[in-house]
Amino acid sequence: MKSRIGIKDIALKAGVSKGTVDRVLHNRGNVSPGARAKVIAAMKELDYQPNIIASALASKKSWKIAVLIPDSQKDPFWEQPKIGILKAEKSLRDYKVVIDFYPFRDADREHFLQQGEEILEKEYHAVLISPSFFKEGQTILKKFEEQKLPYIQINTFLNRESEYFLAYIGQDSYTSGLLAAKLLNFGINEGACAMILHLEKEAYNAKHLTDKEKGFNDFFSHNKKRKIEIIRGSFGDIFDKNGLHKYIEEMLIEHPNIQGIFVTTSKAFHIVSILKELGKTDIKLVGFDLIEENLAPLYDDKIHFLINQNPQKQGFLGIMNAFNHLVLKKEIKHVQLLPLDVVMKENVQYYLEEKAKELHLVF
Amino acid sequence: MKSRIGIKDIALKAGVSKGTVDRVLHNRGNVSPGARAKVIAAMKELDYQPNIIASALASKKSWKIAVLIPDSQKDPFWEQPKIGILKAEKSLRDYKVVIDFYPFRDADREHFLQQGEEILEKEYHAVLISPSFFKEGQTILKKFEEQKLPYIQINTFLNRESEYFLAYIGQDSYTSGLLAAKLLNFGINEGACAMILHLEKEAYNAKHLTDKEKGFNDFFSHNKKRKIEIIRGSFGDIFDKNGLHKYIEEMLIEHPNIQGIFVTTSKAFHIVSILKELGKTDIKLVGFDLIEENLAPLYDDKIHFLINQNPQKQGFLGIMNAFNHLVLKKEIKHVQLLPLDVVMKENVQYYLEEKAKELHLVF
DNA sequence: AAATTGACTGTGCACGTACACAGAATTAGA
DNA sequence: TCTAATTCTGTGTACGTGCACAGTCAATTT
Repeated sequence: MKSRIGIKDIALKAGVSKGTVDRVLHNRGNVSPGARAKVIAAMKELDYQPNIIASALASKKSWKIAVLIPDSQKDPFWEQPKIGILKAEKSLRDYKVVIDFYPFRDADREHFLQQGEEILEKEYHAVLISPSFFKEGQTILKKFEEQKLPYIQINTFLNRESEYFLAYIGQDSYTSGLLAAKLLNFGINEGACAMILHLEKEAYNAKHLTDKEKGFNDFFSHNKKRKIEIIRGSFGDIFDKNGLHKYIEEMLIEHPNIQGIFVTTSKAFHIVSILKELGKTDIKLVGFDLIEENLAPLYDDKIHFLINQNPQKQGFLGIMNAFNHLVLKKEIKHVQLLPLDVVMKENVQYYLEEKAKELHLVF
Repeated sequence: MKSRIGIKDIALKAGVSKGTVDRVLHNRGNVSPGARAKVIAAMKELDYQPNIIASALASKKSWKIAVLIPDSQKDPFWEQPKIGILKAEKSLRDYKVVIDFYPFRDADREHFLQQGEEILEKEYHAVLISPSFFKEGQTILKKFEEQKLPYIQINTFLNRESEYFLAYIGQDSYTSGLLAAKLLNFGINEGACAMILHLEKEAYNAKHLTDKEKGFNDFFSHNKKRKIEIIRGSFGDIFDKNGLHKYIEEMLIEHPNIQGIFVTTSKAFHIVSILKELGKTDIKLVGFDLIEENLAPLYDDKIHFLINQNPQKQGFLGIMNAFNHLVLKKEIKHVQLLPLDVVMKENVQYYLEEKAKELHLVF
């Protein structure tokens, strides 16, 4: 039973000391070209695989990661990614991964920049960032690059050509629109209307919503076999109950043949009661996210499908990818789109369980 | 910057040596009640969390796990769980987890028992088993229990009351039947027929198929609002192309109003060409598993939904749970049902990617 | 009383790598 | 050629835990 080969085996084979092997391994310099070549040859020949356990134990340095995401106090969506981040931190504790949060107030560009500057002043090995604002995001990311600080984006994607841009992890909005269209198309009759409904302020300005809409439209324009008319709706102030009710009512009067509605945000539950009041209980409803308010209508067959994007995973995988890059020196994929789960009452349990489970992705 | 507390901190606090702390930690005995109490108190007070990194490094013992599953040469389904197992082994290599395979020839009860006995003769810390045969499975599991050998079941579940039964990880057949029914119901009109079709020898004898059927039937009997007639079909020899063609043809003549078919196995693709030949292109098709043959019809809108059970995960999570139990001494859930993913051409990419990705779940 | 047993306890090395430090070899400058 | 600076190399300790071993003390046996 020969045990795994370690640096001392390489040292022996290369005719040097383990100190020299270590210097080659970590590019610490001060190694003669000859010795270096011999070490590298020995490593290859013996197929050396570093023992990350011993490495983590011996290493003094801790890996510091800064997290720049919206404050979850203001926007409950961000609680989930944050939970994912904390889970990742916990499972990597023994690897000396330390995480500091720099939450910024939602929609506050100034605060976003401010917190970004704060990170730049400290010494971090990587940053996990949701660059919510286009212009300010570019500014900060550029500064990160200048300081040779690698970063991973989650949720919002700003495309940049830089070796310090490690990865984007997030949702695939366009495809989710396609998916919603497919589901509605499956459930409604030929000649009927399908409605896409944005319940969000400045929906025209939110890229993820316009992407969803594009996917939704593309599905129907590519499926010419069936004739389905598409209606577009948009209503910003969801707290204006009466206004929303009136808006939906007028829409349904104008287009009495609407058989399905795709709500592009997590607010589908707002529509449920309105449809009930209007006596339109046979309209198919597709929405997003397994939030509390959406679950009751799902169980109740009022919402037919919820598309789930597992926001916890965004945070979790973000940290895990940083770990893979920093500690394990692994190649990581630059764009990682999370699965779009089609959730209905019959399989919702699995996805809720997954939320609660303490699954820890490593390596 | 105070570092994490270790056994020597506890030793100091409890006024004993780290050797004694170690004995308490691992229940090695030979500790006086007084010392034991002091150590436990100190551990609680300081909230001691063992450093699994250092532990894994120092520990001499390797964790040996035997795997008793069907030979993947004979049944390609088992390739996926095997890949999952090998991934898990790779990512746990530094933790000294070693896996030995004991594949048995499909449908060969004698060989199954034989390989089981083989395992019993060696010294293993745990077994991962798919107890395909009811009677023989019980026999082997009983022997495992007698030898105090913990086991984890995958894919097939034999319920046993034993502390050595660690977990079952597998599919939820009943719910997958429900799910298929829901999807078909969504896509077909009131008054139409829905067909459930088993393409498997001795389908009446396969529990997972009868469970699927039960789920399928229950959905419609609980949803009395819509009148959908259910037809049951079963055909064993899928290599008899003509026979199958004839069978389907007769079914469709007898029940011309069939608008949807649920194939309870991964063989849905066999039906596609037959339906085409019969000119019945508007029948909705729901099947199982992202195997190669099913993908083309899925892209082609011939198969509408595939229910995916991620067979790789069965193997992967099986090993990971054994690891959690053996090494990390964590509580693991006794029954873990894998998510039922609803896959359509628009989101299939994510699930195929996941198959290829080297994601490693730990802890 | 001496010897033996057994329960209990402390000490110290090992795991494989990181890293500090000292010492050797080489080079540069005069 | 010699010295000083620089580059290169080997040695040894540390990380936190597991575990072997030796040692202490009281109870029991001879």
